[in-house]
Amino acid sequence: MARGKAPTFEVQRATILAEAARLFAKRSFPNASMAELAKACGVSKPLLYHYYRDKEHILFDIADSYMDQLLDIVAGVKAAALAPQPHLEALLTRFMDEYGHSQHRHMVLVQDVKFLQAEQAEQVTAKQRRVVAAFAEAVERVEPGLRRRHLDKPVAMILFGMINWTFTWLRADGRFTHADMAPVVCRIVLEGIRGLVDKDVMKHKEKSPAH
Amino acid sequence: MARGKAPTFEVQRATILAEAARLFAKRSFPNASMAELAKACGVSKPLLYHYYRDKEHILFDIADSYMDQLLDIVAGVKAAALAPQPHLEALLTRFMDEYGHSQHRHMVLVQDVKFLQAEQAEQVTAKQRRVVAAFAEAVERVEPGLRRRHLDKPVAMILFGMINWTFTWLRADGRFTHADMAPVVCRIVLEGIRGLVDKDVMKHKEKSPAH
DNA sequence: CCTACCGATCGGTAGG
DNA sequence: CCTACCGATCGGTAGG
Repeated sequence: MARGKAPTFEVQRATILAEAARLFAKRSFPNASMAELAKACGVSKPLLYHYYRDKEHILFDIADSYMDQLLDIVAGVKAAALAPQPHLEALLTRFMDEYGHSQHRHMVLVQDVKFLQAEQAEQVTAKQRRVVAAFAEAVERVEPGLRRRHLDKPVAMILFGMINWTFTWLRADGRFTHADMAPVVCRIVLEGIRGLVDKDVMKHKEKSPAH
Repeated sequence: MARGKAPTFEVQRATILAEAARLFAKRSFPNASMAELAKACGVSKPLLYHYYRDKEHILFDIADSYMDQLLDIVAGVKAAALAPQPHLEALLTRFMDEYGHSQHRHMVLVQDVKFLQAEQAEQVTAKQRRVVAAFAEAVERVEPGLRRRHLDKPVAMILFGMINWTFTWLRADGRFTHADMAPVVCRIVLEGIRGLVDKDVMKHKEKSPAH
């Protein structure tokens, strides 16, 4: 009979995960060694393998658990049943807030998921698609007609560009924080997509056959 | 006495550079091996070291020469002496066009420059700062007052987010190309920043001491 | 310009 | 017999 996991097992695992996220974010997944991670955690290298099958398993856990957090935000905002514009603002604001508190995890998600094997990468990507779909739906509600022109997902991706790119330039010791940028991004997005569907932007694509 | 370079030297070098950009973009710099690159180029591994001092030198050449191309675009648009709005549109459109033709180089710039040593990374970063400054100046001309609120560079970075993030989602075989997205991004940016400085966005930061 | 090979370090696991 | 954990070293491969 298995005696089960020690009560500190999950705590230790969470410590390793946080330390790995910090290290992978700074050095990138392939450049960060298990020896380095062990040292940062203050444990021996073999002990890491007690908590995680292998190096890639750690990367997967960071990305997958973080996507679950983002999906929780999506679900939480949806439950609030807001009007279109406040709904999109709530999504943007809560995401930027989460980004500010999960900088390392988010950097790993953006830069290191490509190092996962196909099957594990697909599991993370599937969750990312659900988040994108939620944002595409939110912009479609604010500006109906984007979807008919197949612009709902592109606009959602342009929006993700604005907020995800912050990890390349927002410094922890800089003038502005993620929370400071949220209202700026909200305004650019809301004003930027207003009437987008009525303009002749992309109109030349209108006649391409639907499929 | 040095015998000088063979006439094909620069041609061979350019071939290696293009192949390396493709490989680094796909596998990332640390994961791509010199043996892999040699095979892709159809030459022996030691021959690569005839054209480049070491692996990092290839990465530096990709990033540095690509930044020179982007700076050429900035200079070319500046020389046209356009009004504020057409000037910003021209920058965005010509950048998106360049991105569409230099996808591998751009992906390497975004994801692999961090693997350069401090001195070489700084040389590339210095050129990136000049490009950012040009965009910050362009948005300030369209919406005067952004700089006084220290929002010109953040807005420029939000703008770069929109266009640089395209490399994570625009597929070569997809419905839309970089050229298709240029007018969409132009409109979101121009409408999005219109009147940004007059709103109460970030107004709480107004009273912080200038330095 | 190749084959052959190095010092070092990688991720992962043995015995105890 | 289990778990939790160490010092030492495995096979294989990286850049050069």
